[in-house]
Amino acid sequence: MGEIEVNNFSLKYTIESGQFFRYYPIDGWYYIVSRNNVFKIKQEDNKLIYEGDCNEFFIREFLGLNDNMDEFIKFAKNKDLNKFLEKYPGIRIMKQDLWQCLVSFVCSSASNVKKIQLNLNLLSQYFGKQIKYDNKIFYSFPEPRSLNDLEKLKEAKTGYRANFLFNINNMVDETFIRNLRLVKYEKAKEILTSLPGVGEKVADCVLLFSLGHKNAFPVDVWIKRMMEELYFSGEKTSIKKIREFAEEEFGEHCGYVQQYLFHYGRMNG
DNA sequence: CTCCAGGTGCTTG
DNA sequence: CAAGCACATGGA
Repeated sequence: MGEIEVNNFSLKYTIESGQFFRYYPIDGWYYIVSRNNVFKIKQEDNKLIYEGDCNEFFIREFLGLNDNMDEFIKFAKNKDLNKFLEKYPGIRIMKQDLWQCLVSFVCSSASNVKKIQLNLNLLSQYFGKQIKYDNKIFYSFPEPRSLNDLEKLKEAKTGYRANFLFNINNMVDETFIRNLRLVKYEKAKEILTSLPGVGEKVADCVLLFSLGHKNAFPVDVWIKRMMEELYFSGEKTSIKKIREFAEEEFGEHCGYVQQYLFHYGRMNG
């Protein structure tokens, strides 16, 4: 059991803002599965309470607690984006396990949060290890190279994404992942999009939610709508134009702007 | 039963 | 480039 004092932070909005999928709300806690680690965490006012296979250092990085929000809040006010921060305050960009993040967002294409969670739960049951914690059964996230059975991938209801996952599984290992951490944004994006089933959007999600590139700006249908509404007087605008605009307008704050707009759009859409 | 969902890849103008 | 379409499958 440990405690961490936090400010400008909401565990609920961070966990539930669609960047991470393997969480289970039980008895007032969020049970979290990150690769082989299972732990539980809850927030009471400005206090985070955690227990299980984790430590303070990990939690701080995982939940983005080390990010300095003052600068972003100032930036957002300047750009007249207050309303999105005030509606769901305390969202942070998480820093997730890369492999788990990659597989998650490959599953996300033409899908929805609930189904993504179904896919990940089944994949973990079929390819992961059973972990008992608090008298409950969880399944670790499958290791790279372990998604090696196409039929089982299909049984996990991944549909047409099964082939993508099968091929990615053959292309990605720990060395591949280590290298990804060493290179800059552009190069990492180039490497990621060379994987089957990984386009610019999925790549940007991994770059943002796992590799910490806060200048990434994943453009999905929600962000597209929000951006068209806010900056293109409601006119249909190509994803390419939206991304270019965001890069120019938000720069290093792209990732945070995206996450606040996304959550707002999804909750009020 | 039909339509759509945190897209991607492939094919055509 | 931009537009159109197929791709599996659960849920509304």
